[in-house]
Amino acid sequence: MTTELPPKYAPAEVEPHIAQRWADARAFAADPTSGGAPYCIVIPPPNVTAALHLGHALNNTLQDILIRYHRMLGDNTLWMPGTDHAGIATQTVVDKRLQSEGKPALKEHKKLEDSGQNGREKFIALVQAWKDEYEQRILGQLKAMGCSCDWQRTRFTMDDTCAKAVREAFFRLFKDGLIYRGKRLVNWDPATQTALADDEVEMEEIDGHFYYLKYPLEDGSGTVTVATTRPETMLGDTAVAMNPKDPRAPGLRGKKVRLPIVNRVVPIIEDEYVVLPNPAPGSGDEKARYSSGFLKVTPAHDPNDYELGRKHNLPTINIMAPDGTISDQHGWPPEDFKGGDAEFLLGLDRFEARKAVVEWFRSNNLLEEVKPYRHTVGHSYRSHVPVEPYLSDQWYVKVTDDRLAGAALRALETPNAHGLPSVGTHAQESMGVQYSNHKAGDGIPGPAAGAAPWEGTLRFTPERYANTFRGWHENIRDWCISRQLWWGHRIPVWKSKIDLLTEFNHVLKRPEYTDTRRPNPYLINFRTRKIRFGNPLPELQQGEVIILHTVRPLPDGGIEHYYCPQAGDNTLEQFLDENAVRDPDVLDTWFSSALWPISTMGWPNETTELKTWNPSNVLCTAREIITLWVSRMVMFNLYFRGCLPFTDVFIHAMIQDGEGRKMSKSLGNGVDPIDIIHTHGSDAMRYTLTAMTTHTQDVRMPVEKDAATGRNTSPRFDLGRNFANKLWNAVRFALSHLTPADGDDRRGDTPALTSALSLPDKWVLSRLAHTADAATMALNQFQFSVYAQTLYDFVWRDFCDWYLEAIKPTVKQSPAQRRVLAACLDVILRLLHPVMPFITEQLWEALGHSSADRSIPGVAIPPSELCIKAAWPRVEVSLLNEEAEREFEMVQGFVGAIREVRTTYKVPPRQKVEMSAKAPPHLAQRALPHRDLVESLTNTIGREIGPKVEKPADAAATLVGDMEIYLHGLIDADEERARLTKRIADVEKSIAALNGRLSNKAYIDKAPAHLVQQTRDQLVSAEKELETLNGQMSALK
RNA sequence: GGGCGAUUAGCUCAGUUGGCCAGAGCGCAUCCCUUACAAGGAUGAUGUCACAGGUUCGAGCCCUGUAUCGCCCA
Repeated sequence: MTTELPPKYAPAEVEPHIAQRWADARAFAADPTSGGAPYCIVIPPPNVTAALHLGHALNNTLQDILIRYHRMLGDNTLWMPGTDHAGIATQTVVDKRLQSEGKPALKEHKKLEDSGQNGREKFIALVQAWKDEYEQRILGQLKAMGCSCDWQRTRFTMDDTCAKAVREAFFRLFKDGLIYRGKRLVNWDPATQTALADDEVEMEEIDGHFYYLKYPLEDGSGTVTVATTRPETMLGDTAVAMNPKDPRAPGLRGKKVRLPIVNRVVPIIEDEYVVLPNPAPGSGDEKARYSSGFLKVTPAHDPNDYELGRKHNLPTINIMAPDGTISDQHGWPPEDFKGGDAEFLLGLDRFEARKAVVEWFRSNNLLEEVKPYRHTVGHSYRSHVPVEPYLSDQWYVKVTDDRLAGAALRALETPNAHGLPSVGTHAQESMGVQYSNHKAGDGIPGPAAGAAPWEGTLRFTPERYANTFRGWHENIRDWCISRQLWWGHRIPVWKSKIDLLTEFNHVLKRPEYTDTRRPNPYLINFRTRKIRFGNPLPELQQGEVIILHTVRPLPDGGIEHYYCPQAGDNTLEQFLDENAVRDPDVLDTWFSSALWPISTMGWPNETTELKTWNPSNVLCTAREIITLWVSRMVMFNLYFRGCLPFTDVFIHAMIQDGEGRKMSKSLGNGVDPIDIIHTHGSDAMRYTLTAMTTHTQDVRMPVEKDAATGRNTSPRFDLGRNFANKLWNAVRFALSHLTPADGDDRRGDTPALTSALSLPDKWVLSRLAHTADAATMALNQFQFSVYAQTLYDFVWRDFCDWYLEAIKPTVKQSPAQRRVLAACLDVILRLLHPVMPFITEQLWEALGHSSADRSIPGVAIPPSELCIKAAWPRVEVSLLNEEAEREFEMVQGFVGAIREVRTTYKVPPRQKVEMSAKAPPHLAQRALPHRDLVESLTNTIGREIGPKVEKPADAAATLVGDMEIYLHGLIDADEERARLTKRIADVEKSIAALNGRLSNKAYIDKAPAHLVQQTRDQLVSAEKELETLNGQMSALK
């Protein structure tokens, strides 16, 4: 049968066909009840904010490699897909889009909402539409990449299943006293008008100023000068602080200052916190250099001042509106600045107000100085405007509790507990035959006695990222989880100024709540529980539903009641909606992300999926996500299910452009994986990304515009494309030779190994055994580039360059060789499948037509209809053949030397050259059997070989070990002399170096004996070579 | 300020407990459209392993310091 493969691999034609085959075979579907060791990866759900870029391509390629590998190992494998709603990011993007299109945006919808016209619902619908569009696009990208997720299970962090988990998690944390409401200074984003978590704030250096403002003492006895970078906040000052050790302190003790502009009289307080001034330029402490010794204290607008304020019982005066403008409507009563002239500042943006305040001080001669000052300021990671410390009521998760952060720390393996590499360390285990022992996850030591089983079992690769994780939890602060957004999970708490508790049962019995279309379980079993944080609840009875109730005293002396119902009956929520006010805020996106490994599998129901795949095996992500996500998944999974979400975390590199910059839209240097798939093919992209994945932290990807399409691409992907094409052609060639010669029945080919096999066969099988083992080990240790490189070297260098070339003259006549060839191809396709799924599947199909069962002794490769379902190959240790490798390397040495001479003498490739060789008898005897091989690989005709062969006068000579090879009819004395001179210089240099080493007594005494011996051997052979070369040289004269 | 990483060929990067006269791919040079592959083959050139000290018989690798770049955390 003739091959139908075209001479160039055309991914665009192959990929859709293969994708369809996989879909038809339901090859990605996971069934928790099927056998095998569970293996699971949950996808880091991409944000629906935007399409995927190369970073995602890398992230998902690595996951797919692991998943496909484990599927081939026979594990019960699930890759759980889905997307993330990305609250603030998506809301912001949609808002901006609407604004740029001139359509009613967030602001307009807020007005609608305020006027009772469902602005919130309408806006959410617009975001939903965006989500639907991008979700499709993202899933399409993943599918084009060949990601073998179980698509039927695709989840979204805001779908019903995930929402149920969020409600239950919130309820339980609330019940257990791990969620509380607090008035705190939060990181406020005035642009998006929401609170941000600590790790959503990015520190950026900016050029600012230190302003020195003079505050008059109330008694008229002078002024004190405060230094500040944010003068506009002085409107909210409630004290001036100085260090008690300051020499000026005694004279000022007990005095007050009259605050300019607002005319407020505030005390001078003393606190060690205030930095004493030290204006010396050499002063190491930058703060001391800029300090005036007096600190304005603004508790409502600075975290440190807030703490000072609490300590000294100072009032807190908020002078800003949520949009960052100066306002008297948010806790700054107008009567406070009666008598001053602060009105002109009202409504000004904080930066306008800054200028205005400074100008006011200047014109009133109260501005002492302005110094330029470069400092870091927190910026919103979404809107990129400076974050404002802002006093507001927020919900917090008490992650500082030992049950959360403490547990996360205990989950981390301690490096001292076991310093051993995790897998495959034993030499005797390291050959492929024991491949199934090499799974990632093995080798994790058990917990210490008395500890929970998960303690010390969380592992990071590369290990250094465990420090990031540890450091984060050691310094963690409570997690602000409320966001003043619309797009997200609405916080399931209703509040009321009056106590509804006694009314619940009564009210619920009213007909409008009982007369529903279905029986209302609450009528019978409804109960409310007034809880105190942290008090355990009694066991629930069947059908019983609980509303948690907690109270909080208000500043005005009243009490606020909070009700948190267990999810989620409409009747109950309807009741609350009508009798209380639901918190308008939504939860931080990461709250739902934190539940992802369990919410996607149906938690809080104890599903078969959860029992099978939680904990999952590997989380694959980038380092910036460790605090935002990894930490929270670990805490929540431990808290809610008493086990880890995953046992391994693999942190891969970030992809930068050629200049080391992050890929971003604003720089226009981003690359869409789909563009790469168009220009190079999916497998080429995957292969290249994999080959780049070492344990380093960044990789650079020079970006170029594709001339034809104008899209961004990168020449780096040529690597993968070329490799795919090479593989394609290797199989194409092999297929044409696997067809038996006339009358040769392939079915009878059952080679008795070793005896029937030629040297190239034994050699290639030995190399194959090495390769299968090395590739397997690499995958087990997340050494992705090693995996890619190992296969590249074997396929291209060993298999194509040498084996295929070597067997060309013989394969048609040798059934045994054809079996070896077919087995090699089979194993290669299996080994490459995880990284290059499309092309291997296509070639698998082609190969399947010409030879079905390709097993040979030592190579266990049971037939499979599809490559994706084929078993991971087992190549036995017994195929390792050191002798064959030695012999073949000798042949390679001969071939290389002969080719070099041919090139040097510019012999046309097609010209056959006669050759003879002088060699000691044992070597001649060793070389003789491989004569045909050398001839065919060098286009030569061998004549005599033996100890007494003389160099013909017209022959060029070359030396390989103890063999002198003569290529007849090439002589050119000048060329030869030049060549010999150069070679002699090289050898003399190396003799000098070796002699130097050996004449060093310390080396002889201290270096390992075998190395010393090796050096001696090298010296002997170098000297022998020099002798020969000199002989050749003098023969020329 | 604290922590982590990087610095090796023109470019992008390997180099796993020190044994290396330092490797790969791309690029470069010469030759070859030889019936698998020109997205290919053969051959070749190319490095003060950032810098300065130190440990060692031996350092790209270990130690100390310096410089530059990047990231994370304050």
